[in-house]
Amino acid sequence: MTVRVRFAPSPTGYLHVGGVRTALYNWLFARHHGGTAVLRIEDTDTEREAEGAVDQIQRSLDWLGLEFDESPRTGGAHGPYLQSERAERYAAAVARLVDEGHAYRCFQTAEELEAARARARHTDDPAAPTRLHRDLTQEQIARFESEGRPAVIRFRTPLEGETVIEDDVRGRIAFEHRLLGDTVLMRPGGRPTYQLANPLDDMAMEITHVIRGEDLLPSTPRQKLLVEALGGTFPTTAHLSMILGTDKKRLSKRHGAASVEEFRAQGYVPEALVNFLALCGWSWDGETEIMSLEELIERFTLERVNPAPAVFDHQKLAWMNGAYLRALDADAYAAGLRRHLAEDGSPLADDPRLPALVPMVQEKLGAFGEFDALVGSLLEERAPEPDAWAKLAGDDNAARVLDAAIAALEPLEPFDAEQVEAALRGVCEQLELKPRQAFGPIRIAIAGSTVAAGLYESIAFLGRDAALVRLRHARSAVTG
RNA sequence: GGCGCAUUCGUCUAGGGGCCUAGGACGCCGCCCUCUCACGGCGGUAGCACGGGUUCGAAUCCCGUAUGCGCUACCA
Repeated sequence: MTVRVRFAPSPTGYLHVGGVRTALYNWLFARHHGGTAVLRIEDTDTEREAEGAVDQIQRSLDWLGLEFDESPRTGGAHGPYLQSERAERYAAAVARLVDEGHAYRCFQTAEELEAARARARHTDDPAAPTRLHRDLTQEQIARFESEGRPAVIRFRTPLEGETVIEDDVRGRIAFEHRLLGDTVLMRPGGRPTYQLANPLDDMAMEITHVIRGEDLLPSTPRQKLLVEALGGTFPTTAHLSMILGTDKKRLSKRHGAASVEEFRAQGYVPEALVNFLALCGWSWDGETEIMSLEELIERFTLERVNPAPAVFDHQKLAWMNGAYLRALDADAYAAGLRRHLAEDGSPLADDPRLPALVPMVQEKLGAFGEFDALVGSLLEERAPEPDAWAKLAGDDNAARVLDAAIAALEPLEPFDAEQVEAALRGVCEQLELKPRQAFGPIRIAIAGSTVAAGLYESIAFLGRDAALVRLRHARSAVTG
């Protein structure tokens, strides 16, 4: 059997990390088995749909490097892949279900339903309100119709027995039919609900494995019943745990960055995000952490997916991103940095001196977004940090250190990092100061900050004239 | 309330009856390296939710409790 999986987000906004992990596991599973990955957009609830969300989801998946074989963009034999374009299929299925007695019209108003639910809530049959119109007489139907009451279509769930799900992540789970209730399949206007559209499309698209969030586990027996009523075979399921914030609540905007776009904007690389998310609920041997996409494909199995929820650890992601950045070769690093600065709208993006800075920053940055704060002041004139400047003014050695540094650097030839180092070490000896004492004022003068890239390299990068201008400017700010 | 899922260091996890004196990673702490910050190296801190069983033996199997989360929509 050829594996076919799908990632089926609803276009309600940016793709968040929970969705990415679901997409990733689906994709890895498909690639591991040489199967097909389908991207289907579940836009049956037009009211919740966000403008541009479909494009956004596609863009995010592209950036992550998760290419789906069939999607709204690529098309395919099982399309269309937008549920909003599949209306007639849902209508046909519903007509058949009603014909065969598997579904029926329910005329209850929202108020009636709500009142019934309130009454039934603490009884031993809390699902009873959903099946009140399950056996209407012709007379009752005629009366509701003459009143012009709108009807929804409900599925006729068996009253007895149970449905068993054999989940690849969680094992055997049984659900009592009596507690399921009669699911609404279609709204009055003919718009399908998720409970209809989702399993129907999985059937039509010949999906073999449904890998999705645990939040959908309770609706699984309903969908299985529906598929079987239609004569189909329900796919194997694998329900993934939720990704939580540090407060153990489902991850959301409140917890800080949670969407692909935010991580991208901060200068994270997709490989790191993918690697990290792969490890959020799955592991290879419990030891190996850094894995390429190829290795993940090779090693991923549902068997090793952890059923317990996972707290999203920003710090570990940040560490991993830094590890990925450090592993980049200089050209790739420069290219990635340039791309980040350009997307950020930074004027530094086009600076031809960027490659020269790479060796100075590569082991220091956890994300490209930190670049500007570290060395932006070397590329353009910046006001020094007030705290650093104050520290300079309060340093008793500042005046003589700066004087000596200026004297030592002025005649230096050639003006490279090696020579700068020799000169500055000479300054230390001459003044009988330790490097950590003497270099403080010089660093502030050069970088405008107490935290910066390497001092010798920074000075060499600036060149003699610019470096001297900065040192003299700092000298004028201190007395003595 | 009902139904369902889950429960190993602060966090992600390894572990599927004896190999566990519970391993790895992030974080944190200390030391080393060092021009700041990082990187790197070395060391340390810290965990099987609780209670019953089953067994010669349980982190591992069973039951219960507690806690957390999800669902209980004409959202998905």
